[in-house]
Amino acid sequence: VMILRSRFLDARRKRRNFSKQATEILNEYFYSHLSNPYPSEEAKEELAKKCSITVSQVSNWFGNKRIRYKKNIGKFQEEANLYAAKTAVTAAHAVAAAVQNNQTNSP
Amino acid sequence: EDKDPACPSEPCPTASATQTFEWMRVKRNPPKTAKVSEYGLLGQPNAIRTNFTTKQLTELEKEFHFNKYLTRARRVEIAATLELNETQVKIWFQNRRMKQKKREKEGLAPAAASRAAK
DNA sequence: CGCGCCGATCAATCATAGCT
DNA sequence: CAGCTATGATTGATCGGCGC
Repeated sequence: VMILRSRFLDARRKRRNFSKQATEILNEYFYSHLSNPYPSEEAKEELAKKCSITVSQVSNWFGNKRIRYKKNIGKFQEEANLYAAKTAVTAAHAVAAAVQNNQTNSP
Repeated sequence: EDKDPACPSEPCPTASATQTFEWMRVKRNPPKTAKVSEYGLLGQPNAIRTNFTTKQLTELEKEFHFNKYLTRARRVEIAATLELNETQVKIWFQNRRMKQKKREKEGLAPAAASRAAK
């Protein structure tokens, strides 16, 4: 079995890292919603706009982030604490409330 | 039965350590793309991601441009020709359609964006 | 009740960016 | 410049929900 990896050098695979601010915004969302880091389509669009990237890229970022985070939670502990302190939000409860379409508590 | 399984009475072993939420525990079942018959022992099927050959992809791509959707007969025919399961062919078409849709969407967004920017 | 499809996601991998 | 890690993208396959 020869390396049929003839991926013909996917030209589209020319990657560029996102800006520092973009990563900052994405991480803030991720860690402030750590109990359920699954942004809705609307949330993704908003994040995409704020980060100046596409919705697909936002999806890719969260997909990669979730997998890599749970693969090695310890490696992200430091980062988690950093953003957790930076963002004191009731996001976790907001998410649970959203699923319930019912508000039982307010900040 | 629609509330989080953990919140109240939690020992919290390591102080502020972030807890392990359910999504971090999610595990996908391994692919069942197997042809167990090849192993005598129900051993490990193809519990891995199949790597399609360039030939198979070329053929699938050609068929896709002919028809975005497959008929049962066509699927059987293609699966046999490319030595793939009918399921793999079916899945390939579904993923291909989603990819197509994604590309169309990404292709129109920029146009609307440039228009709005103007 | 099962099957195909959709939309989202997973999980492994590719290839490059970037730091040491 | 080599070597290793971080990270964005790709993709075969799974999961839950729908419609038939």
